[in-house]
Amino acid sequence: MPPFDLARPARAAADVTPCGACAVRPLTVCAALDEDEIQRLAEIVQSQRVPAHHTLFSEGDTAQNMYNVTSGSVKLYKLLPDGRRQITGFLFSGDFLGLSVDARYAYTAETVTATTVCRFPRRQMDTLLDEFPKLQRRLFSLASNELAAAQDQMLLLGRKTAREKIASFLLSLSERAVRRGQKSNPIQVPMSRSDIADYLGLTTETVSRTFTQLRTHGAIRLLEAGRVDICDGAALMEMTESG
Amino acid sequence: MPPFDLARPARAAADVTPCGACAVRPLTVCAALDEDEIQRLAEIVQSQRVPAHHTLFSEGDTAQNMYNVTSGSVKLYKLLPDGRRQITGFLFSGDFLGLSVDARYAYTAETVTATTVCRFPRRQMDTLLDEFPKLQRRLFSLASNELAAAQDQMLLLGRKTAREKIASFLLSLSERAVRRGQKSNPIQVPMSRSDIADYLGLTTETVSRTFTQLRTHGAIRLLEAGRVDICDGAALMEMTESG
DNA sequence: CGGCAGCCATGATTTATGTCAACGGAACCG
DNA sequence: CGGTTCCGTTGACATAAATCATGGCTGCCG
Repeated sequence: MPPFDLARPARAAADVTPCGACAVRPLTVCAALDEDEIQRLAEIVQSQRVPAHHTLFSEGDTAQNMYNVTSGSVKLYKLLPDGRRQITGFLFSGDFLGLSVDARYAYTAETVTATTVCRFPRRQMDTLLDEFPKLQRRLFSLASNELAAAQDQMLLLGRKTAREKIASFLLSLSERAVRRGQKSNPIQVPMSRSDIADYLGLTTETVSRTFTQLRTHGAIRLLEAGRVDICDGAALMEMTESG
Repeated sequence: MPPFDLARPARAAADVTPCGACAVRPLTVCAALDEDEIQRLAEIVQSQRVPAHHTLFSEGDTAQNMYNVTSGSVKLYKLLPDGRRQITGFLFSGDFLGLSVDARYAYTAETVTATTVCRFPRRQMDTLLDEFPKLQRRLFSLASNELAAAQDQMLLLGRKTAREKIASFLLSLSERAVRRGQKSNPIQVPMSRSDIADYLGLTTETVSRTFTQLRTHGAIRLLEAGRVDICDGAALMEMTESG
């Protein structure tokens, strides 16, 4: 996981997709803003391309930027001293990251696939927050949503079985794809078994076995390029035990 | 867990502890406000006493109020259809609850011990939020903190052993006691073994066994009335594996 | 006061999941 | 191209924690 040189933003990319023409704007924190405000935001934002498996920032770094994912996928994780890892979330286009409490990031952010992000310098972002209460509201609402998602994940980690975890995971990927305007049926699963394991509190072996089990039971089909076809969504729903 | 009649606030209690003289104000969301603003807040707030083991609100209820705990302790939890429970947090004096995403509470809130709370009607709170950006900021900062805590808890649930979980739990209770201005040494553990289990993703038996194990190893002593003496904090620290 | 219910502790046993190991295929690379 | 590494899968086995069961203690209530 080599660090990516963040000091050299892909200026060209920024020009190709200025905020005014941003395809994922309705999904993002920027949806709250009108044209003038978007303009102001555009002045402080820089778009960057980041290859797969590169670190955006690490746990403990001083939090200098906030980011919006505009394409690709990112994972957030925390480590224990002995290397055990917990992935706390996967992010896709439209998702926001970089909220932090005490000026330090509480987790590491690493790309899963090649990704483009919009980068907002924190200082300037803070100024804009004071100027645009709408933006602040929006960010607050994002944080509340993340909090609710985190609580769902605690329920999953603390109380669900391996099968329920995998089923919940697949359905949630599907739902999120729909929210991004993609189709729900065959879903992209860009992350490795090991990433999935560290997200669900399992081992890669258990993840692998559970996938085969679901496949054998006819609930899913494993396609090429990490795509998964949900044949029997109802069966998966039942397995989640959460309605 | 009988519901407590929330329609009849303890007016007397409210008079006894108006916001101006609130002992826990520096700990709370209200710390952000000056005298005028506190005054406005005082106009919409009502203090209530709630006995132990009563429900403040349930998962799925329409979110009509926000609360600040001024004394006692509260647990928040989510349930699976078959009754499995995950406690997502314990709250003590100074802690805030009732943030919600889509006008519905995402979890149930139930008192652990006899508790007093300040209740803020959501509608009026929203108005104040627009009026006082400081308040909004403060709430945002609270949500960010909770989010960080939730991520720590995910790490605990997904990747720590029973012993590490219990050690982390005890140390975190101790830290929070200190933040409230209490002493760190013998800590109050007001919740049952079963509550602790459902918070840490364990069973009551495992919690009980792990406590005895820590006692046997001389790391803690179990005192009367649910108090726990941390004899060897350093040993506990080591066990948490998180520095 | 006596019985009942809930909580905590502890022992015996089971089991879901982890660990260790091996293998095939894909990707990468010099 | 041949070697190396990484990834996913699968099998055999180990184990942490769950489950099942029991008993003591406390507090509550009739």
